[in-house]
Amino acid sequence: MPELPEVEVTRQGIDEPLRGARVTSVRLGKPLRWPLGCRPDRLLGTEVGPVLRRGKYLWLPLSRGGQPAGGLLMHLGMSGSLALHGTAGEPGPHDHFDLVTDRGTLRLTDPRRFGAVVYAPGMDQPPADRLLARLGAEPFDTGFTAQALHQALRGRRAPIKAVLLAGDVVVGAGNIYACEALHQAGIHPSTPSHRLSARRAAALLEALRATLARALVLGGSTLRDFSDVHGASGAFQAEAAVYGRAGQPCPRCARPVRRLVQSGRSTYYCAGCQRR
DNA sequence: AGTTAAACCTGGTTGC
DNA sequence: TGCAACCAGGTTTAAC
Repeated sequence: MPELPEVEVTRQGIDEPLRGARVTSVRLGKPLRWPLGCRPDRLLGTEVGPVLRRGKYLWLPLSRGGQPAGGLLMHLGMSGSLALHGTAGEPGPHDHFDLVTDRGTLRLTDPRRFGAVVYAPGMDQPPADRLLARLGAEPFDTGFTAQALHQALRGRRAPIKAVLLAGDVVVGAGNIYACEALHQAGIHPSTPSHRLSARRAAALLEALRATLARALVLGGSTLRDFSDVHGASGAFQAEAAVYGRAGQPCPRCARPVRRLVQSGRSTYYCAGCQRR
């Protein structure tokens, strides 16, 4: 489910309400991608600080008596979402983590359980550092320039779609936004990354930023089950030009959108306006 | 070294 | 209607 816009929408939804909240209990459901990595008791009495996002990860810093007390690295996987409940009801079959605080319960719902909640002493400490180490640049980092993107792509022979998805050059784009950004930039998804000109790399970065920013404004995409912390759906999917639209006309040139499979994932594109 | 399958798990949709 | 096959927003790990 969640790509950068959905994760950022989630971050914005929990940051303020949870700021300064005190953890009163923790409930674990079925196992997620990785174990929590500490006894749940260890979190009791800690206070939640400003929520950060790095790529598609969220970091909830914790403190105890004003002193840093580690934090929780959270990932929503493919089907996860976080909700904030004033009073949380009985957990459903897909509710696998509750952080109960004096300001409400943060609940992770994740049917496929590819998501994770992992304790670490710091973002730069194991196991968080290992998970964050391979992440590429933040797409909205002003220090990440078109030149930097072009330079990074020069060393990659894989198709540009695969490189975007890998997230080790630039983070944030998942299957939806990678397809949409490539369409907007007029770049064929199979284009070998190192063959992109500086000009086209610049167009790609601009398209990626525009696509992610637009999705952010619309509250993300809701394909089947994503919702923000208040339960509201995103609206971007209605504006998708190619994603999930195989056979339907391209909004720009009216040629039918095609679907192909790249490294096991569906890619949607328009052969008319996306060139190698 | 870089790139591509396989794996994780559940549920919805499609087709026979 | 029943059931098998396929598909789904991600990322790590193992295998070419």
